Amino acid sequence: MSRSEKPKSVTVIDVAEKAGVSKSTVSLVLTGSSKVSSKAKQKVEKAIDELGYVYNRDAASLRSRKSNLIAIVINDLKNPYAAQLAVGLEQEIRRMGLFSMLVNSAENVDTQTSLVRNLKEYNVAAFIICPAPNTSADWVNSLVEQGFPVVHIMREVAGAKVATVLPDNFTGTKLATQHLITKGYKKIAFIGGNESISDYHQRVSGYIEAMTFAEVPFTKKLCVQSNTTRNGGRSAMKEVLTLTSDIEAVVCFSDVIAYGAIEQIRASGRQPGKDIAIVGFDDLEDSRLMSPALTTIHVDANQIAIAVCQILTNINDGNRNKILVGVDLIERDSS
Amino acid sequence: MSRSEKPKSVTVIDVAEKAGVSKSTVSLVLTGSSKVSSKAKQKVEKAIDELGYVYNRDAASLRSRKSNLIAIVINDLKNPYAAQLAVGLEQEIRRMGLFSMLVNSAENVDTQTSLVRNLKEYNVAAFIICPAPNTSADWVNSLVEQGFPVVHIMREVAGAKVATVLPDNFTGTKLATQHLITKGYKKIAFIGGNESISDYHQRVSGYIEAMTFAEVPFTKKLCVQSNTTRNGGRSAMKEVLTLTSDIEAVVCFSDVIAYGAIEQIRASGRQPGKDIAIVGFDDLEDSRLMSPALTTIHVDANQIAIAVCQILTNINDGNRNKILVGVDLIERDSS
DNA sequence: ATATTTTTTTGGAACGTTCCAATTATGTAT
DNA sequence: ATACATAATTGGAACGTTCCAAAAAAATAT
Repeated sequence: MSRSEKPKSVTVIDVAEKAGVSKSTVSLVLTGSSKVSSKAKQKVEKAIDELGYVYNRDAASLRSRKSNLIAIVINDLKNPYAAQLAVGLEQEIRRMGLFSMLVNSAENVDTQTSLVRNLKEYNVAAFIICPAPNTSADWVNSLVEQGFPVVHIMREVAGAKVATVLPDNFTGTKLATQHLITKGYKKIAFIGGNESISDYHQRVSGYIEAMTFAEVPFTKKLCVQSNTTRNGGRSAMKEVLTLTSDIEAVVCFSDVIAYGAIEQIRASGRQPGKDIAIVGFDDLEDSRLMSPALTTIHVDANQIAIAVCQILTNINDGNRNKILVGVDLIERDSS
Repeated sequence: MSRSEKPKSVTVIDVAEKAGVSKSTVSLVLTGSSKVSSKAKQKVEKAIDELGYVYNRDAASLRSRKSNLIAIVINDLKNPYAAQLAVGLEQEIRRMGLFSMLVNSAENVDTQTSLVRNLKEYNVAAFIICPAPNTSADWVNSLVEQGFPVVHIMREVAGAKVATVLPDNFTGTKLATQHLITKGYKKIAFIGGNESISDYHQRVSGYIEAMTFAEVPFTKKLCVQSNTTRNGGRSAMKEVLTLTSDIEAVVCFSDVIAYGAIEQIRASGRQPGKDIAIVGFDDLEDSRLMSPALTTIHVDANQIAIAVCQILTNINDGNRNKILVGVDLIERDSS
């Protein structure tokens, strides 16, 4: 037997009886109505306390057709930045008096579909989704048409008619690349990430823009894709090192990629930060503390969370804005 | 306006009408009853499909007094091992046909209390909790008395009458320490973690046991506490290095601590794995790939998830077992 | 004191599902 | 064909809350 059942339960009627008022008054107190006398309110709250009454959201949600449950569908909880983002979102949502429900799609679009199908049954008020690769715009749009507000984060889905909050990826890698160019490096590679995620294109564009504008020669071979793990960073760096032995600096798709790259640079007998300069993207907590401390593009997860929640507050406007959260270059020892 | 509302909705009655059966039959199909003819079942499924019907779990849960929602209260999603564990739990729960709701207490007992208070209102079938420091046994026990099944993971709460699944911490650090002793090291420190978490005591005991049994002299000064972050590992290592300059090896409370320790060893001009041997605890994915690859105690997060779900299947037995999940020493380059 | 407005309280219906007991359809044995 | 058992279906009540319209109480104006 997989489903568990609960026995008796104290209801608003019990509370009403104990407090000497009607159930309607109890309901008014529970929903925080202003038009209930403070005397009645006190009596009700006392009764609630004494009876150990637990609000039944199933009943409330059924009757009122409202919900304060926000679904957060994250792409990969094992990714530190995604985890940080999830934590920020959860906090911010709770601060708004709402409650969040976090699930992990593990970058799998089928899992994502299944999760969302289930979540719809729970009458969630909105979906915050960091879309898995190959998420279809039609799927998202039909979700919206069904009346579910959707906000995308971190990644865009082309053609999806939803509000989207993401870091200013283009500016980020442009800053990173310009920084390296200013430092005098010429042979600069861009490593990690891959075309199946929208932010890859934006980040690689920032790199190309900076290289082109500064008239630093570069070839497409200097952009090496990989999956977004530490190990991906390692293998991408390895490829760069065999391809171009005189590489001077690397712009990394993310901090995690940078961690892997650093490992590989060390493994090749070179000194990260001295022989080869490195810039990351995200600014994970570890990046500040490692050695060499990682130069990186700071993306404030809380800023993203706040932007998402602002959209959430007036979601019924059919808001389809794209919000680019500002990024900063943090110079440290690795460059 | 923080709460969003949904407009119309297709109900079992609409489905019944379209399929030419009664709502009761539709309900039978929805709950997967065996006593409904395949003919009727087909008709209903067709109607559901055509109408885009969405099951309303609020109504179902209200009426049936059942739930298949499992709450996972994790201590710190930013901790990679906790995240891995959460992912494993979520997967395993879904495999059981249940659905999980993940929340993060951020190691804060008040947040934990508030989260659980809210979750109770959602009629969750059970709580899986990795208790925040200072979680009181009374609080947990009253939760159980209210009829909510609770399983603790990773950490024990003394006096709490709940089933608990945790790694065999004692054996883990004992194995780690013995390994180092076998390798010929004598001056071995234990770093990271602190007394506010139950597993600290178990892990430090394993270390002491091995040291004592092998008659390797040690003092309490060799156990340096810290918070459980990478930076905590760094500062603990720093303290060890200033305290005892001739340290030969360290057993770390966790892999994350080990990462910090390695940073600090490098910063002090020594070579991790050569000048000072290191053993971690958890076996994060990164540990295998870093350099030097980290020798560590492997704790299979999926094993923990499976054990938790086994308890969950017959939770009504009032199971209060403590399950110690087996651990393995993984020898790599750092020792 | 009475009439009027405003504030507070209230009982019954409704939300969409499952449960139950009863009914109808189907299958089997005589 | 009839009697009986079994399988499948069904309508109404119930879960615990909020909504609504109307009543009661309190405050204000005449």
